[in-house]
Amino acid sequence: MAGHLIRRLHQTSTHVFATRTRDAGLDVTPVQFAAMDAIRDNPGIDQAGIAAAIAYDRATIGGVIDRLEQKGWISRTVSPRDRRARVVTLTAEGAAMFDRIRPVVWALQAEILPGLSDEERAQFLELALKASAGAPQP
Amino acid sequence: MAGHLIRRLHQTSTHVFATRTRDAGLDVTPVQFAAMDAIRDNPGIDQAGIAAAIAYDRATIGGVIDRLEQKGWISRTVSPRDRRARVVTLTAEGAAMFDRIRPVVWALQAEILPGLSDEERAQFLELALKASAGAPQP
DNA sequence: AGGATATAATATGTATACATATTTATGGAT
DNA sequence: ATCCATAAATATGTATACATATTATATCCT
Repeated sequence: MAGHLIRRLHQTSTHVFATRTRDAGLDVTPVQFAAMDAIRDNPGIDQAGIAAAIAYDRATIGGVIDRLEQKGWISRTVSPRDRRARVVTLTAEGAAMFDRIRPVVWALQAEILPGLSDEERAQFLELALKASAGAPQP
Repeated sequence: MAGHLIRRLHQTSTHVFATRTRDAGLDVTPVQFAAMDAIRDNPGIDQAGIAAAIAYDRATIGGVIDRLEQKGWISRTVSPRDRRARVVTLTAEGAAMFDRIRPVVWALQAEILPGLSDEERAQFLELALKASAGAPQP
């Protein structure tokens, strides 16, 4: 069953992420990392932009940004272009934290697909990319 | 990034499941379906057994079983072998509902991996199975 | 200008998902 | 027989995840 297998992979993925980041003394979740990555790569991005960039709904991103703000890693300001929107930027502390987190996340990638050879992993990722590219936006 | 791709696939998977089951007039989640499947296939199973069968932690399964019980699809009885354990069985209504849900879930499998040919999908599932087989239990 | 429409956040409610602690009960060791 | 480590549920708290509704603002149309 495709759905069940994918859920298992997702479970392994989040578990590896949680374990490795915790072991490194970091307190961050996969979504928080993805959001910080999007914020870093897109100066002036707002919450809706982050949601679109990492394929989340805005309601969930609101909570994620709340928690990142509580940790002091990002700051929110009203957009000068659109007073409805909140421009999100990494604080200095957030940027430094991201630089600490990134290599850890990079290193754990191979562990996410255990039991696959390098070649199989590359093949899997290619197929996964193709499949997710064909997916409709929720 | 493997984790991100897998999350996207999982997102598509749950979205397709939710859409197709709702369109069929059914009110069930992927986990609820997986739990019912495990209950049906394993007479006398308890909550811990269900959790092990579908790779969930017991705390989450407790909530899932609560909701299935509220819908009248399963019933819980204290195990005669072990008074700590709750034996879970499908009610007649639950069994009938499972028979309604199963073909819908079966039919949506192909939609979970859009953009892949039949051959690619088979290849993907083979790699996913191999990867999840090598995964540690959380 | 004023109204209809659309959009960004936020609020609310439901359902996972899991770590940790607690309660109750089991089974082995003394 | 009693102590003890273990195990099954349950309780609690945090963090997604998303549908739907609400509020504030923007934009389009006339």
